[in-house]
Amino acid sequence: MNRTVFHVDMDAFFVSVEELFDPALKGKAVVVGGKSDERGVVSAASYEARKFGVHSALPLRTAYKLCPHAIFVPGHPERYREYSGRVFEILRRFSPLVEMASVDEAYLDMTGTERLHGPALRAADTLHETVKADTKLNCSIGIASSRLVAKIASDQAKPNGILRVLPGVEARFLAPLEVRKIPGVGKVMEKNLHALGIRRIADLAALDEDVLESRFGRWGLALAGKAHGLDAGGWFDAEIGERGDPKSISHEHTFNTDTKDAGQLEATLTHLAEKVGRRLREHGLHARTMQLKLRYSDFSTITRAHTFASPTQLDIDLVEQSRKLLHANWDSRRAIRLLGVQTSGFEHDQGQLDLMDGGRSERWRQALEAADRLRDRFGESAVALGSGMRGRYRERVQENPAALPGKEPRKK
DNA sequence: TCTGGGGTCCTAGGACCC
DNA sequence: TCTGGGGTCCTAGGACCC
Repeated sequence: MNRTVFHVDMDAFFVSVEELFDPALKGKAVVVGGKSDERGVVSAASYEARKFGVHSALPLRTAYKLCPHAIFVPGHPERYREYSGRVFEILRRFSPLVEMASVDEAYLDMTGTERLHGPALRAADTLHETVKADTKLNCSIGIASSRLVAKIASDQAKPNGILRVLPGVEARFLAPLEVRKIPGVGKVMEKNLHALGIRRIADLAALDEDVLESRFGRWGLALAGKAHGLDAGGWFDAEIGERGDPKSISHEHTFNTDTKDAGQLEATLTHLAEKVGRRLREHGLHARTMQLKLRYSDFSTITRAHTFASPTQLDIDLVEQSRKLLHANWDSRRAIRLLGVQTSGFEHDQGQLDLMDGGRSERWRQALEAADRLRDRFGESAVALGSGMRGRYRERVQENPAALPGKEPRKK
């Protein structure tokens, strides 16, 4: 039996949402991601800006050189999440099997929905019109028998189009496309394939499976499947809508200017650890492992992990261990560009285990949840552990001499 | 041109266990 | 004296995606 998979991809999502809030941006060159002289990269560019060679992942300063008249906006993640949620609700009306693959794209399993929504193309058209009517946003839709082909089809359909690849012609559809179009084939893999004289998916499909496997291992084998339009390998062959808990939760920060200031580093680490701890509690998860990420001025990056004797969701544990890892591994003669805190190896809340430490963990957990609620009401800086607080002010004063403690505006 | 932030998955070696 | 084979966990790094 053939599956019918839709891949719905929002067109220039961030830019389009920004236009809803500021119609003056319409039709202009818009770059979302930050100011034109900041460290950072482009999150999204309007079609107008793309004409000048601006695209996502491009350094902002480069984007400015290519397109100095573009309007640079910092971006509003809350707005994107909100609209993403709205789109999700619409998609749910078309199929119970919906999976948001990221904030601006989703897979739907539409197998067997003909009685309800009609043939695939008509269903897609209705879906497209409904999204437009309810959100004023454009999307593109790919329809195929696998996630892989549906995704590539939606890409080919852009902007604002619908493309269906009929069952049986997947390989013919893929054949003329560059290998880079295959999700998972990036710069490095593309180069490796080019070195073998493989430029198009047809070249890949013509190759012997064993050759690919001996050359690239399991990935090569998956690649051979993909060249034929199959959902081969890892994430892709999972059922749609069956994504469970996250596998990792992390936060990181790149400094405006690299720093050797231990106080600033510790304060940042505390802040990051608090954000991570908070999200662990929101998900009801405890982390077995935490990892510190450290990037020096020259962009060289190291990661150092610690595994806890028993999994934790407490800020203090994350703060303490991340500090130990920092001091054990940082070459303090070198300035740091980025710090990150990541957690993984999750276990679910299981209630009463923490009686073992005389209720210490339980009291901490309750205090932290109270703090989380205060942050919701009064903003991120309303509550902090002692040293995080002091350090935070220091950093703010350093980066903006006018900033004073206690002047943080209320959210909303 | 000087490279964000949040993720996923894979590899490869070593420890450790049976 | 010359040492297996498999499974699992841990760590570090890297490719890739949006």
